[in-house]
Amino acid sequence: MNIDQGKKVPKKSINRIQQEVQNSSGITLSVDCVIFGFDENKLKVLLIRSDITKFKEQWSLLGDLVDPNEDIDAAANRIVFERTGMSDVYLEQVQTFGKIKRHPAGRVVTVAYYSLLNIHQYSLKKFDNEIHWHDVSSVTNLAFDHQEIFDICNARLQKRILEHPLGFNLLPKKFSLRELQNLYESILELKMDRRNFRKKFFAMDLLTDLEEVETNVTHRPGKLYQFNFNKYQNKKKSWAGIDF
Amino acid sequence: MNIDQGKKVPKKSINRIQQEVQNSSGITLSVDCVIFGFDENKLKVLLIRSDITKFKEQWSLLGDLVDPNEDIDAAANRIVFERTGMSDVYLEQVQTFGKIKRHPAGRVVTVAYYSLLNIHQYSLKKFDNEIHWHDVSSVTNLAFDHQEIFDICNARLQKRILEHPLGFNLLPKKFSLRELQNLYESILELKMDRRNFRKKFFAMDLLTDLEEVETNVTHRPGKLYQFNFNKYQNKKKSWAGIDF
DNA sequence: GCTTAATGTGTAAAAAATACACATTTATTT
DNA sequence: AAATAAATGTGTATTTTTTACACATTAAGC
Repeated sequence: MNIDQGKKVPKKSINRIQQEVQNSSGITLSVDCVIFGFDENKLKVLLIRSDITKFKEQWSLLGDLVDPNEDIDAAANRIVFERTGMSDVYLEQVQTFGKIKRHPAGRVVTVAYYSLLNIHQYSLKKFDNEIHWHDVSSVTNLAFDHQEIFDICNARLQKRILEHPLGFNLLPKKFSLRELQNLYESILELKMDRRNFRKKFFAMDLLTDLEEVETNVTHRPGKLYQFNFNKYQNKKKSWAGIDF
Repeated sequence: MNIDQGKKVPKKSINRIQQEVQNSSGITLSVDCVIFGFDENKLKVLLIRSDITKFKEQWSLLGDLVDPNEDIDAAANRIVFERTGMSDVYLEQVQTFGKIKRHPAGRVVTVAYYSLLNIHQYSLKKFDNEIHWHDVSSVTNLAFDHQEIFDICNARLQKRILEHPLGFNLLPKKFSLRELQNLYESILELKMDRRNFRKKFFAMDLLTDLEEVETNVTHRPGKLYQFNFNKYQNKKKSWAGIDF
């Protein structure tokens, strides 16, 4: 992970975006990112205070216009980098929102992504006090149509994490099985059986036992593991069940 | 389903699109549709012959630019309607393709949809002999980046049909279990056990037995069924297994 | 009425998911 | 140093789901 203290961040106010949109004769394209983190056993999302009058006091997702000379994936990476100082983060395109009146400034079609990153590598807290991490469970009433976008991205994450080992992107390199289970439980908003959870992960054979244990913990320390990406290759299930 | 013989179809040549793209200072937005049908036990896709010189002799997906006063979902519905005469068809947005150089005419970002329709209601064959149904299994070398778009939409359909009862959109209202199984087998490109397939569908309790049988068939006729949409409500599984 | 070709049906075995309890380890308290 | 608190680590029995598999039945065509 490349961490930069954000010196290169070009400040793009939403008012500038408003101007650009209003100057455009056609459709303006933007990218919005639902940036997830995991801290204190809670799933978090990074939000910025909206500075459009209509949405005063509401929070919104991090986004920006796509430059005509920029791939949309690149725009998503740029937004995450500008706002977190991190590159090489996990990003997945989710859906494009294109209702005529979804944005007050004019016709803006937005491509939504979600991103998973290790919140402890996030380091721009000092540079923009309009940006904060929020508990996913308490996110309501976002600006624009961002609540809908957020809900859909969150649902997508819930689904994806059951199909692919993405959770590791939210954890430090070394983690305990308890941390992993807490992560799953907070994303899925349910409780799981500890023995079955462990059994499942060991059976998948994706974890490397680091032969280390937690420290600074007030009880019996758990063993530490690392995600083994190599083992994951070719594990993708060839599936033919039907399940509605 | 509303069938119109296509009289209102505004002929939009790709050359017109080229012009519009080249006149634009920013990003142009289009929609491309992978229109699926099912006929003679084969999954089919509707393609049009490309008229851009560079892609002469290649086929491409059906698409068009999005009008600034048009929702993108509306654009997808319009494209399907203009090309098939059908409205109220199943449409699902899949992914947005936004590489800078994906289109030779300039910066065109395209939102891909797939559509499922009853091929027997398709009725525009006479109006545009540049449009044809192709076996999905033999689609190769499409124009632009349409092969990639097609492959991703096809993969999405394969996944979705295992999770939701979408197949019915491709069949006539009345169908036999054999037809349904053929549909699944051709979409998933595999063979299934007949008894288990039937057991599965009966267990899901989504079919209404019409107490009728096939006609014009040279062997013992199968019973006919209808998809029961009401029963489907609230069947969506509440799932918490982990499966990579 | 004989042949052909597909429909319709049940059970046993294997695999996967679930429910569940107790001994162990470390830090903390007394 | 012993007792307590809090979480880790582990195995088995039960249930559910998935899979494999064979034969009698029906209608049409000859």
